[in-house]
Amino acid sequence: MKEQLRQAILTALRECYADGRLTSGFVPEEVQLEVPKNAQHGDFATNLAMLLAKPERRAPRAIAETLSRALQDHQLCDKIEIAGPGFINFRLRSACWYEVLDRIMQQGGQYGRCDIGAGTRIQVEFVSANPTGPLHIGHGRGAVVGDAVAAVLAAAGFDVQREYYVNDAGNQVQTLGLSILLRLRELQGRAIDFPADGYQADYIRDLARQYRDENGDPVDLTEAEAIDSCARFGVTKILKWIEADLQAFGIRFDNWYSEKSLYDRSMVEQELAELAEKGLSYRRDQALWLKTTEFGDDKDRVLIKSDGSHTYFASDVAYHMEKFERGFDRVIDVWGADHHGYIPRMKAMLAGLGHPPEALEVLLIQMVNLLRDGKPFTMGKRSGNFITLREVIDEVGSDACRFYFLMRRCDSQLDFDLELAKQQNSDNPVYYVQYAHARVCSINRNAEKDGYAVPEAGAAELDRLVLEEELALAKQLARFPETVAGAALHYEPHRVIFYLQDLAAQFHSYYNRHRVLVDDKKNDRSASVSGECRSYRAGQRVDPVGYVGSGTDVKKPPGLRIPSATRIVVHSRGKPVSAKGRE
RNA sequence: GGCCCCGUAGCUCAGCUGGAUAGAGCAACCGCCUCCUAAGCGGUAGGUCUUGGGUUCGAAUCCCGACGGGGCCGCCA
Repeated sequence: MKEQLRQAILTALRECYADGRLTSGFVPEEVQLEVPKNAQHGDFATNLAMLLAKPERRAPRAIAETLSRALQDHQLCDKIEIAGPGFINFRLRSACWYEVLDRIMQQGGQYGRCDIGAGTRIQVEFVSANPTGPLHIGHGRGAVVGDAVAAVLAAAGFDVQREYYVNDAGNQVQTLGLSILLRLRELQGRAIDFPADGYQADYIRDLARQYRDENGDPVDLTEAEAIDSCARFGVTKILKWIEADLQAFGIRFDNWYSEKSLYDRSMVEQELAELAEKGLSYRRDQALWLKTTEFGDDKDRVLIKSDGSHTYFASDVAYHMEKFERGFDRVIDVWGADHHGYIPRMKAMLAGLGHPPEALEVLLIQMVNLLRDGKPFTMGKRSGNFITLREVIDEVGSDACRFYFLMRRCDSQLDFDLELAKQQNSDNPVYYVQYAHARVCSINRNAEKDGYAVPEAGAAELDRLVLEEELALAKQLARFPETVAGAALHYEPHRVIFYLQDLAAQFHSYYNRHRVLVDDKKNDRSASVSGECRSYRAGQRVDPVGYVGSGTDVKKPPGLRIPSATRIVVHSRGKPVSAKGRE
């Protein structure tokens, strides 16, 4: 709808230039159309005349006058007004909104999709938690945001892949292997000396027990082989947990990408060779450094440590280059905010290897403060004292949990109170939206029960929707596609959440004020628009003060005198719809 | 010391990449179930958009500087 109007304005603008009513020839990149906050300003407003003021060297209101005359007879518009410093306000015909409703009925679940992303391949990499322990609540936020960003991108027509990068090659995995091995020996009754940086949590003991049950004791193996065997076992098991937890959260990845496979395929070596060839790396203090400072980083970064082992950065370089080799036009990484210092070196690396830094978008997810009844929890994977994501999902529920994580922009910190999220009452915004849906379902259910046929798309008598609230609902529904598109282009899925809350609020309000299931013959809805004011004094009905407005817009007529201590109640269809208090 | 995020109603936060009288939920107060789900609705009250400059027709929004809160800054991951 918005697009149609935008095109109409552009056409009018060109016509004005063609016949000399306007002279500058200035055409803005995009005609800005916004929905005014105040409904009296119409359905859409544009600031075009104000933008033209300078190139045309005329007053904005005069330009607005010219433009609005050019648009006057357009079939979309019911009314065009010039207001304020030079806004042009448009009120669209009701038929426009019926068209939207028709489209929704025809498109069903496809409604809201668009093709602005068509032809662009995007990869969203998220979670990517180390496979050394269960996911915790902080991972949960990143998981939901990543999944939701991928979802809105897909809805906007982008070709999206969800990927989980498995860090199965670093020190932490060795530590995991050692921790399991030591617990295994403990099971055998041997004395162990558990290192401070080992994984202390109970699940390590569980893994040790499982290892023994499935593989027996690794007696024939050397120490290093045993650690390796335990590590592989642990990683496999833990990844299964993670996958199951994410599935309980409604998240599925298209691809699980192993860091180790980069080494197995010599990808890291190839990358290092390419960097050396381009003169981007050098040796110092027995370590290999990447010249990231040449591309905006504040210091050079180590690729190979002096002990000969690779840093994570080394494999990240290879990994990200490989993403582009796989043909993605854009790559989104969802990281915890504590990794923000990592961004400059990644962008520098991309620039050094000939990719535009904008091709990598990093979404930083701020911390989650986990609370219970307002009291904070502290978390630390190694201390063994943490709440897993699974526990939270089991306690709060997947939908409520996802909703909570999406309620805030991802770059602001989030307080997550378990008790609050669990409450199934009005304190909890999740149920507000669900309740609106429940009421719609209930109407449909009752309609069917009463023998009403649900109309097919295109066959509904939409012109029976004449109430202000009904048109307002249609207008809100019309905004869904642009909401989704905006959420996709800005990587801000929380916009959809706010949209849904607004939509639900409008529906609840409408639902409360007007019945949907009525007998059309007995109850002429178009006649019910008018309101009536009744006045009461000391509890007694006194003379009606008269008709003073329509729909929700009921005003005291000018000049009308209302005696003191009079109670004004607005009625619609004989039912009280609002109480004005005492005058 | 350098860097990132935040600062909007008593609390938690929106504010659509500069627009008209700054919004919502919770908490408070007053009302609404003979009627499609009261998990709801209507109303009242609540604001120096932290602060000081700048940019322009116009700033909560953009720029610079303070102040306050949180976080990061290793040949850790």
